Amino acid sequence: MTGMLFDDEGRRLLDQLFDKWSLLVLEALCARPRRFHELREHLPAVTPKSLTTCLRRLERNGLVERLVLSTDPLAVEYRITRLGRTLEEPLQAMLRWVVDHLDVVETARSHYDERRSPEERSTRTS
Amino acid sequence: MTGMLFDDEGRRLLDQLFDKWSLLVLEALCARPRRFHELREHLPAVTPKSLTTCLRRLERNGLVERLVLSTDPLAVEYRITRLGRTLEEPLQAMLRWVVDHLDVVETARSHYDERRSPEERSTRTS
DNA sequence: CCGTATCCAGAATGATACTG
DNA sequence: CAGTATCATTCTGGATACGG
Repeated sequence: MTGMLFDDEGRRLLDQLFDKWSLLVLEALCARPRRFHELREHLPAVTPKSLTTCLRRLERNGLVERLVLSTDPLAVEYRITRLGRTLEEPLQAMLRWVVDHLDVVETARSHYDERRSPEERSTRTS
Repeated sequence: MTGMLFDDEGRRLLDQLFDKWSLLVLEALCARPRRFHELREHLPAVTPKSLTTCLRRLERNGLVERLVLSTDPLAVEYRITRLGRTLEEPLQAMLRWVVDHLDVVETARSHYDERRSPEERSTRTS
């Protein structure tokens, strides 16, 4: 079924959707339209540069649209498109899975690390 | 809802799940257990190093298990765990979305690129 | 067959400062 | 407010060769 994901187009879209911020940005915009600085506050660790890159990419892929409101001072609003909205459910399901299984995964990691180094109490987290 | 995804644990799990190969490896293992070289054939562009890294990570996170079959020559089998299986549905939904919307996204990209450079026929694909 | 070791190029990201 | 520019750094991932 996923043969298409191995050619260049498929790989690129997959990589771009699942880059460091896209999923979280999309989720934030699914809830409601947001301004640039609102997104920055919502995603504490993102730098303006990374956020711009991410938003441009989502815009280019047709998942997000950028609206310049000609107010003073300048305001810009990002909102999910209809195409982006079709991704909402799968996206939410994946994020929910991650949140719901964080502790189980953490337990699995501990077991794995202990088995690999039974004597030393390593503090590796990578 | 996704507040947990902004701390270190959540971010790391998110990044590791959505690294370059994890999703495709997981999908392959959902279908059936596979040997190392089977995975390499299934994912044409992956190098042994990248595949190893990916598999170790999935194993550490408890999503995949590694079984050494003491045959001769040595055989190793990777299979999805019960925890990994709980991710199957959300995962399939996301991959299906990508496959189903590749063409729409491609169209969106063309429009975006044309609007940004109306005169020159740029061939950018990144 | 199943990886690991080493080296390295390029991408992704961050820090910081600055502009319309 | 909403970014861009620049520089430094980190990190991923590929190429290649070798080891258990």
